[in-house]
Amino acid sequence: MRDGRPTREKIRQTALTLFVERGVDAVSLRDIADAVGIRASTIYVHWKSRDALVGELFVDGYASYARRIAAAIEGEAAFAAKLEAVVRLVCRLETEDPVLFRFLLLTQHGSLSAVDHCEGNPIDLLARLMRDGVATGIIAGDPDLLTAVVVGALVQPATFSLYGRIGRSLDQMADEIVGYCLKLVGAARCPPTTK
Amino acid sequence: MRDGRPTREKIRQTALTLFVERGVDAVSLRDIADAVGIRASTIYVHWKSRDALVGELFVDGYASYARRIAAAIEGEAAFAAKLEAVVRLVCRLETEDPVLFRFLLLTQHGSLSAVDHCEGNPIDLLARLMRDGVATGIIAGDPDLLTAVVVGALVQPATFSLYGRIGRSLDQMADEIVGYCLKLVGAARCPPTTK
DNA sequence: TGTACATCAGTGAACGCGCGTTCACTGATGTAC
DNA sequence: TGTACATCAGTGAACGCGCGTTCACTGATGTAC
Repeated sequence: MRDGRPTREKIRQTALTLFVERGVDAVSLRDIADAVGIRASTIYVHWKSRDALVGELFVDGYASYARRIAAAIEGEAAFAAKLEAVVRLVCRLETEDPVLFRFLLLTQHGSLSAVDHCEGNPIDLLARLMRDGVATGIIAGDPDLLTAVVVGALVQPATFSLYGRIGRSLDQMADEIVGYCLKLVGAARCPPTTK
Repeated sequence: MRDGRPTREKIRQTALTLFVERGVDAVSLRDIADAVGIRASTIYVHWKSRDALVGELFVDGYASYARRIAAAIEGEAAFAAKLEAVVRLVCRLETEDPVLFRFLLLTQHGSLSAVDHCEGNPIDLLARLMRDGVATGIIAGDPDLLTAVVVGALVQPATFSLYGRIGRSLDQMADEIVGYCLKLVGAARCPPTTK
């Protein structure tokens, strides 16, 4: 039999690209198939449905991000170092695979399938870090709100960069964003690279 | 002739509600018509197309927010007071009309019609405030990045609240969010309501 | 090494469905005389 | 006050289209003998 894995991978990559370019809802299976150079029915050889394809792309990407974020948190001892490691990792992720990063950024809302609150969700990891920080007295405030403002200080620059409102990539702003996030939680370390 | 304005207004309000509940792409004209208690073709008496309806809802809401934000900025003299006024206003807007607020929150990406970069865009107003602040030396940093992190500190808590990740409304978190935004720009005033 | 067979990735035509949109119409209401 | 007319909000049936999906098929490839 022929090896379907290269085709499968090409479908995944092409779908991701088109989803990011035009939005998930605006891309049909025929659009994907045309771009890959196959027939739409071939997609059903590899996935049960359109939703299954979209879901797999989202879950795979989200889970791999969660794994790496968990590793970043575990790799540091101090609270501020953990937070900084997460922020720097996320900034790196955008440069590493912009298509996947943007897909996850744009798909975050709307796909509320069984997936949404799975364990190993990047946001949950950050929320737990904040809860621990508050519980041990290193930072103060509502941990959920702290999580929100830190995520916002990370995601909104990414969105601005995506839509051209900011000319730099996330990675190029990493130092400043780390500074803002540490300012927000009120942990030690002054805002860097301002002069 | 009959007065079509009540029907027109009911279509607007119902469409907004359904868009927020299920997402703009997942709501058909028949869904809206059924919920209003009219036929789908009646919608064409009031709008040229589905896109025209969605566009009008977005532009009207966005423009009215921009007008009120502009007024909030003009109503204060000092930079920190201007920023605080904007943040408090946005927190109030969510409570005032949650459906409209959420529609604008969720629709912000994706509708890249001619509307996107119209004058009197709320984000542009905030960006101008930041640019002025940096230009006059009251705050320091990249004004576009500052805009992004402040918007993030406002929008992400709203999103978390919308999806139930935070139990409070934006308005109930206003004091804290004001504190975080002022922290971010490094302007005077200590974080409030922490004890 | 050569042949027969099983597997299954990929095809191509077709399906039913719900979508946005059109259009000739109906009939309630405001206006003119 | 009563009648004739014009307006236009709302109807209902129909349209073509592109969508996700199905399924009997083809034919390249790996395996067994």
